[in-house]
Amino acid sequence: MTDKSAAPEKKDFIRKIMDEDLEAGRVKTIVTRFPPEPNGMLHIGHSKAIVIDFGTAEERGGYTYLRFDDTNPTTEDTMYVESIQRDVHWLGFDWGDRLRFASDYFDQLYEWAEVLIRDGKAYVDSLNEAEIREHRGTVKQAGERSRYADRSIEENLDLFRRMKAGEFPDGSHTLRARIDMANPNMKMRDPLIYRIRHAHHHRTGDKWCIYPMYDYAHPLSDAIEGITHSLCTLEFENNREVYDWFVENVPCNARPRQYEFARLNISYTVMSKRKLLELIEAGIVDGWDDPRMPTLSAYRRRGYTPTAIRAFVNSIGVSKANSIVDKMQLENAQREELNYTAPRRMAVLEPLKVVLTNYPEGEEEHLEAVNNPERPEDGVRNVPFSRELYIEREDFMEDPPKKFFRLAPGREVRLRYAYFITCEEVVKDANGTITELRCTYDPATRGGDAPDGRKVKATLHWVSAGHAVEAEVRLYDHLFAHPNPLSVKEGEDWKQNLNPTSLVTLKQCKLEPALMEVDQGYRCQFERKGYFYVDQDSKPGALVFNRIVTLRDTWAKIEKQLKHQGKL
RNA sequence: UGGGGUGUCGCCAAGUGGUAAGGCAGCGGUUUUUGGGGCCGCCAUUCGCAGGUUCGAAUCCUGCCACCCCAGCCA
Repeated sequence: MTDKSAAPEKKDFIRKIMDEDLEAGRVKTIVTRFPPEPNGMLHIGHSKAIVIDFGTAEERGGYTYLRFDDTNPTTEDTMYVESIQRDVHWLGFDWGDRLRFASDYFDQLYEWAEVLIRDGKAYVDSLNEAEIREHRGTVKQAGERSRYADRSIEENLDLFRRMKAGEFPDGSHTLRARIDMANPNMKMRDPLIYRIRHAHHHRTGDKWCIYPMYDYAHPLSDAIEGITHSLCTLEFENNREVYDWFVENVPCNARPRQYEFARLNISYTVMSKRKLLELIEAGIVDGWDDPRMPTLSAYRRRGYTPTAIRAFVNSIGVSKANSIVDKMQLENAQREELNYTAPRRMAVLEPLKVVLTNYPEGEEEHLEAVNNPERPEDGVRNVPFSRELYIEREDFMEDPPKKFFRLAPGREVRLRYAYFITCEEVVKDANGTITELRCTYDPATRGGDAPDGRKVKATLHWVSAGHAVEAEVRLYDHLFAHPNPLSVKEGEDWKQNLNPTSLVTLKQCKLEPALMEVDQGYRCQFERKGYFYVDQDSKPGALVFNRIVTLRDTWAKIEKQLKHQGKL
């Protein structure tokens, strides 16, 4: 199999820039970084950044830093630095000994801030938060420099050192770059470099009470690490000018460049930490790893594979246009892999009993079933067969429409790897609910072929009643009913438009006995139903399976059409 | 009456003056003991719109339109 999770052969604009820089000798090794802030869980949107950051460098023999952007002690937590590392590893990337924290550079960053002051390029401002906002002007109006901007270098240095020494309360002073309060780019209007925060930092403890801002810390951390290509998302385009200003005005000897690409959005879900948190707090999902969430921990729990996620990311390309990728594209990547790797098993999710009236009572036999038709080398297994079986309820219709060619009264179908059976009688209870089908089987069709060349139009999966293993099966679907949950009318809550069947839990499903002893983490295809994964809640004797993704289902499409036309 | 970006098939996305790649979805057919999968075929005379330059424009020029981002002591 060709590795679909490998780099795309068509180069995107970032890969082109890297190769040009290499060829022109502007850089000799590609060095990138993935810079998460440790204040939340990673979601599939991040996997695009991760795959691009690590992938582009790796392909070119370069390397990547995993750098936590921990410049804001009030929102960050070590618990996230662990979960983020686990997720990046799970996706299949390794940073070797290049784990870093922006806080590792606090001393250097501080030194360079003093250099900026000495060069007259930074000053201590003592405006309060509201005043700073007012002085910044608006998007269409120039700002105005602070009345504190003209302090002497000595005074600035003294004030800054006392800020560092903890002499002032939070918010009383800031260090700002002296750039241009009238710049049409708001980010260039004397951006803040340091703010006072008497807060405990998860790594530096109480050493600091001033913390650098992103616009200052990020470019210079890149410079310190020798990052050549600093890749980020579109909303930072305006920050690039500040990025360059700091790199050029501080005595670092590196020249990293920032490039921006569009972040990943997927239909039928939302992709921001804040909104995901809202879903949890509203009780709409069970937590960060609820399999309906787009977090990496949720995909992992649901049963998605890291290789499929990487293949998906590589399939969508890299560009600068905002977009929402069809979730089918992700599902396709997962099916493509599992079709090749997942063993096939039979499982009846919504059982309907079938009694073979001409099959001897008390008898059983074992029939050979292929493990994976895509890979004959995976061999075969034996599946027990007997007089009483279960088939899928939806595989029988008493009064079938033209296009339904599964089991119906008087109709003959094949039981996969077993026999042809014909439905002779429908048994119902007092409410008219079908409780049992009485059928006959043709002993000559053992294995599933008729010696007389007779054909059937359908093959059903089944499980022998006496041998069935019971399990709980959780069928997952997208959480939202609308492809773009956020496109709601004014005043409407985006959390309203939910898919009522995003989770359907089925108990007492009937599985073939080969599934009896599977462990957590086991993945297989339930024939004709989809790909499934043994959930972490699963225990021997109380198995729990998650549906990762369905199989493509032509009948479901026809059924939907028929219902739409009122013919069903 | 600011600045920075983006607009190519239903959804992604190549293309950078020589006459619209590819993937996903969809639709036919074929094969098939999964209505799965495989295989074959169809699916943009047209590139946000309007002009212009050119033998020739998605690509160059001009004007317009739409959408996204920027006024955190967040990142």
